[in-house]
Amino acid sequence: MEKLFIYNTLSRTKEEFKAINPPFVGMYVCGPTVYSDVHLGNCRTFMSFDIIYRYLLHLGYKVRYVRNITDAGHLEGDADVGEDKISKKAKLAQLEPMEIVQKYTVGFRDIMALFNTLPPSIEPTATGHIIEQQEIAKKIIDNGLAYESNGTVYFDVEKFAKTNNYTALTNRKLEELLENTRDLEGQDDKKGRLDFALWIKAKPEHLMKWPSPWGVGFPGWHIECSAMSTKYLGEQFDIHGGGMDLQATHHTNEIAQNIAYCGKSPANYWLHTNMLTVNGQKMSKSLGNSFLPIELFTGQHPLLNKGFTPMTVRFFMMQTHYRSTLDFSNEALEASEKAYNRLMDSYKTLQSLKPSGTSTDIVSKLQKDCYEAMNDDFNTPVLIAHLFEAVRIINSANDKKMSLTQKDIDLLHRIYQHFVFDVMGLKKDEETGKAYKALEGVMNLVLSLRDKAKSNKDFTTSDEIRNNLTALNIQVKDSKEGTAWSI
RNA sequence: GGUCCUGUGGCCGAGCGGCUAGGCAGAGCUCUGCAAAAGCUUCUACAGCGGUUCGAAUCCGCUCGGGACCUCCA
Repeated sequence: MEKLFIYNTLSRTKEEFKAINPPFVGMYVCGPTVYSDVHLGNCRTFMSFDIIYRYLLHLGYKVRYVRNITDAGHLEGDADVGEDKISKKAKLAQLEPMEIVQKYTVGFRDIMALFNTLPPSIEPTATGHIIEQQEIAKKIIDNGLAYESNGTVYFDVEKFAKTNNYTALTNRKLEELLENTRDLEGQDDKKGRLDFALWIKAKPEHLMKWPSPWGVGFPGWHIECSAMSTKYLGEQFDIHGGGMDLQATHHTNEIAQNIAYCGKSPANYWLHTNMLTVNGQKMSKSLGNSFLPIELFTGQHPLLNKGFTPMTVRFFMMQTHYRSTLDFSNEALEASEKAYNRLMDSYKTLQSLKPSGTSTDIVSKLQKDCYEAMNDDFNTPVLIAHLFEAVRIINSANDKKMSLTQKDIDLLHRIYQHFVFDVMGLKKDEETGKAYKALEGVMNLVLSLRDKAKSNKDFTTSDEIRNNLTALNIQVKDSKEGTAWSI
């Protein structure tokens, strides 16, 4: 197996990937907080990790992929004093909090399925692991790194930092963090300005609360990931991922909790995906520039010229490396749509390719290039560049400008299967279902009538048919082998 | 304000010391009843100014843009 290199936020370099216990790989990714519809930025992160998951599977690893659903403990507004996001939404909608959770969890899964992302091996919820979270909090108190204050349990960051590197993920100086932290209202119970809550005392009106050794309350946000990753992947596992916006606070605190709990930093490789931007600004709910995936599919959004299929969007995202920001625009999406269609049309052409001539090593070189791209920190843009080399080869062979042996053709099939379908998770958008079968039959009928007109040199009729089809967004393509069409 | 990242051709985006990805758009040619598709060719860029080096888009410094985090977000 070729060496796989992964950019590790901990070292800020690309490192060779070595699993703790091969062929098994444990991967934890911070999932969504299910208090509203997922937006496209969320989807980008999960699609990036889907590629990583798929590629590890393709390489033969047995991956346990854990991605949590945050259904409690994630607060609104300033740290540790705001209202629980889900509770708030439940009150506004006059629903049970778990109705909110259910609605948006199902919606999230539906959207991710449309994007053809594989479901994780385990999708645990915070509310399903209250006991585990309490146990971790207790142990951290026992270890002297957390304290209870008026029903809330805080992590003692400054004490922890005396013997541990609290800022390993961000490379910041603790003193600077201390200087720059704002004074917040209602946090008088804290000893240190950087301390964060493991367990939070519930106000009487709070909807989601549980008994605990410190009174009725609910878990802090960061501790759920410590609890669930430890439970399902062990105290130390291979990969931990999430969006870059989680790096400084959520992941930093998560590492601190794990070390305070069991003396071990949880993951060897920390991966962070970059943000999706719109007109150069981060796509975020609070800025009001976020699209819902469904708006993107239908084109029903003021910033969108038209709709795009889920696979076009997926391909569009794969054209940018996961650690770069991806700026959203109609023009870029339209370009991706054409490119994606070309890639898929070429696959169709491949099905009818006839072998001839002698073999060259050009196809096996191409396969090697594809692996090299993916082994270099999952570089999908470079992979796609190589795949367009395959497109060129297939089309040249189809035009009889190049010859391919059966072996070459088989290898091209495998390259498509492995990289386009298995690893990138692309698939044909349509060509399934009754409606498409019917359309196919109608098209064959229409085109045979047009062929008849053409062979009678009745170009008025043949052009009329073609022009009308073009108006319906159906493109007619004549060639020596016959007439093809595409939408 | 502090910390960090970033600035590539008309547009999107890789590359990150020498071998000048890729896609979209544009131009020309081949094919074709015409067109489309496809193929080939073409357009050859690295914010600015200095420095290091035989050699810099790639390293260093400064200047000017853009962004992220520090405060809920993937």
